[in-house]
Amino acid sequence: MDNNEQLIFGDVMAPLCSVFRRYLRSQDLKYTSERADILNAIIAEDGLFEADSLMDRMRDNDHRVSKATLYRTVKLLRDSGIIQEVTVDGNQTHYQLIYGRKPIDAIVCMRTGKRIEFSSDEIISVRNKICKEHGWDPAGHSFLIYAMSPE
Amino acid sequence: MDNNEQLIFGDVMAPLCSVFRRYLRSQDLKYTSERADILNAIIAEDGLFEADSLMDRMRDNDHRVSKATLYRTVKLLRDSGIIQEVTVDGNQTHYQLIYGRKPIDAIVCMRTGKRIEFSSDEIISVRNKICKEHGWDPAGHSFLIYAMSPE
DNA sequence: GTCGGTGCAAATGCTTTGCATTGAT
DNA sequence: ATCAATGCAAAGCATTTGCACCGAC
Repeated sequence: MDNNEQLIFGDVMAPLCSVFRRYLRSQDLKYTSERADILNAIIAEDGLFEADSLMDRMRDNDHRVSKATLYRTVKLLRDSGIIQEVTVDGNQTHYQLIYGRKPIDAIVCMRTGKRIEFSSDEIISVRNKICKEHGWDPAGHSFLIYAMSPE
Repeated sequence: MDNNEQLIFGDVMAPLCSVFRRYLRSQDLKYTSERADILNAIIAEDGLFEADSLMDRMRDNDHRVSKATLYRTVKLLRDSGIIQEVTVDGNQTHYQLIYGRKPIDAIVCMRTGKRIEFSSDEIISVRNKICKEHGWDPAGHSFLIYAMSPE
């Protein structure tokens, strides 16, 4: 484990792990080593990830899990509000860590697929205002701008 | 064809059709009756649609096309900037007409899947501002808020 | 007449599921 | 001890592709 990973684990792992365990307990589900490994791997990815690249990374780090378990766990993490599914393209589902993080928004070129990522406080405040108007509790969002890049 | 459909066709069909034909010509592609039928059907859906429900509707109206043609045409319409793919859930891809329309944004409940749709001028102006900062030309967007409904 | 378009059926690839075994509480 | 979790392989399902025939330009 390198320094960077140490830092990440020290800062982020413990609280996220608690959130996840609390959620699992509330649903009468169990906290297993596979579920812990998957959450660790997601934190180590630090941003957007896809199911298959996450599984590759886990295999490389000798924390092999089955596709079945990975997909099942990703759903639990989604239901517990720790990660969210985001649209990136029409292919596989992409996920991102949202709990306690700024959402990653992006402009995507409709022709070339080029992406520029950003995070906007203005969008977050509009989001919170709209949720408040409806009495819902915001957990995260996905904001994707479709545009044409200048080339 | 009922009154409502008449109105839609008079208002929207002609300009969209021109945009599509111009795009096809620019790519040395052909304007066929299948492609025209698909564009008509999308306009008649008036909002969000999925590939299979669109195909069902077309079958019911005696404008049957193959899945292959439908998917191929949807891609052309996407590339021409007439429709866009939007995230609704992890299942099939959803599309919406964007050319000359306000985008449909939504709050989605992470637990129940319940949706509240809205359209926000504030989001559109933030979108345009961010694109301008990067020198890109905005065509549409997808804004989805993940939240918990009060129940 | 020339290419691109179409429908069909088969293929693809991400995701889910059934089932026997393993493991957390 | 119990009941959920896991891995595997098989199934599902939206989307894509190969190919022979058809049709717009």
